[in-house]
Amino acid sequence: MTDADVDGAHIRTLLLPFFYRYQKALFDEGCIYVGVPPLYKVERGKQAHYCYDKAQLKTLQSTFPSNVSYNIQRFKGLGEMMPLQLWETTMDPEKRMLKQLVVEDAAEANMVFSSLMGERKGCHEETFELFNEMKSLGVEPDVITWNWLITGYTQNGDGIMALEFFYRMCETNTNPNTITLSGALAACSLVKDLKLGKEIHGVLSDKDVVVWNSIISACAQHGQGVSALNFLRGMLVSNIEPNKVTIVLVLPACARLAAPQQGKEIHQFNIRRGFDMHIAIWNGLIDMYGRCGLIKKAQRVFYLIPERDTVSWNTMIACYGMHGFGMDAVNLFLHLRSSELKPNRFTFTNLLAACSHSGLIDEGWKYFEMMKSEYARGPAIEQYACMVDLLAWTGQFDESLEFIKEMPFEPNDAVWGSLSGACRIHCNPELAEYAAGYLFELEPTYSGNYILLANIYSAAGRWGDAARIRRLMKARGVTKPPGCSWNPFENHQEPESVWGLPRGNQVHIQTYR
DNA sequence: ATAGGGTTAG
Repeated sequence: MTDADVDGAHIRTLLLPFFYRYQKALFDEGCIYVGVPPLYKVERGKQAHYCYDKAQLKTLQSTFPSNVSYNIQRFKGLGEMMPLQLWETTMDPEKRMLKQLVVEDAAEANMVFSSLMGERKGCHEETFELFNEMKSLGVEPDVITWNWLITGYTQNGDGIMALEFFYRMCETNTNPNTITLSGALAACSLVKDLKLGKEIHGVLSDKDVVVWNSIISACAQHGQGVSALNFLRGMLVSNIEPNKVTIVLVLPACARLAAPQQGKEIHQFNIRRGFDMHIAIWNGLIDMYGRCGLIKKAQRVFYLIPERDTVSWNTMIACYGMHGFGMDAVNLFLHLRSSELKPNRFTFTNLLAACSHSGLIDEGWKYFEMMKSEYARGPAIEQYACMVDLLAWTGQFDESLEFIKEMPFEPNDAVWGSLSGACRIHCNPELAEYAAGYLFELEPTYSGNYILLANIYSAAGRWGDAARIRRLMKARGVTKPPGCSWNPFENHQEPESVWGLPRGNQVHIQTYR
């Protein structure tokens, strides 16, 4: 087939199998070249050959004298992006099936976007290139084009650029749809701009479940549990039915708010709606009950799960640790080890934290060593931070410092945070000062570090130093968020019953079977 | 034919 065989209308039908099967698109002067990517790269000295299938590789190998050494590299998945020039010169003209596609309208461009983004994440340049190509050709992007750009950049971790596209889209008077909104909300969450997110969320009147879920997810991720629950309410008020994902998203919000009342309602809603219990919901329930201090309930949920995954075990271990049941955490860990599931880094972090909170020094060391010998990756900085915590909280400050010095990692905020936190309990302002020096550098805007040091000074009677820290904080423009009681009923930001039932009139939670 | 949301760590 030659280029001449292919005209605009024809190509559209050809393209689809092409993009899915051959995964290669390159742009040049308004044209898109599509072809088969090579599967093998054979390097012989300075020469490189590309083969498109196994047979071709065999043929090539048979031409080499037997005493010559060469390297074969098999491209994974998409293969490597080759520069256009190389691609043109190495492609066998019979095999390369070069197609020229002039981007005539947005639909055609969208297909290419789909090919670029669908096959792999991180097609930054090519995506942007195509977008510019469209502009220079005078092709108007449509909603789908914008949505590709917004979601693509968000998935690449560039929320600012994604929002930039969102604004540009609004300027061109293209109407955003629900998909645009959820994409833009994900971008807001990424750049931690909840205010903007709430604004955007308010713009469109007909929102579907996913849009609501997106804003709930953004709130839950950034510690705005109350907002998350209020959005859940808003969703119900607008007659949008929450789904499994909604439940998965709001449970951690309840957990962090220590709002068992709301959590129970959600649990109950889940039972009433007959959602099948997805493992993430089960795990969310353990976490919620555990963080609310209802450890017995958490335990009951844990044992009710038909098929527990590693997250279930990790969450339960964390619950025990949080409430000082260190030995229960250890026993559960041993139980996990006798099952088929493998502990992961979260398991060890939770276990070591549990040992630390319960003062189980020997166990802590034992499992830290176990991680070194049995766990493929060995302890990471998180586990080292747990050990610093264990040492410092049991008052072994010299050993802590020694341990930090010997660590194969650069100490991070968690390490210094553990140390300075322990200094408060053991009233050691000198060491706290030392740790704070690093903390102020690592997290200069986090108020907690300043407050902690000031409190340690105050406790030691060093009022002048305490005042100095508060002044420093002010000078750096660090502000402390308003205090918030652990008891949700004390501060008036508690949302009302999420399902709109008056309090005291709620249906009792169904007993587990 | 093409676009969106999901659980565990101090």
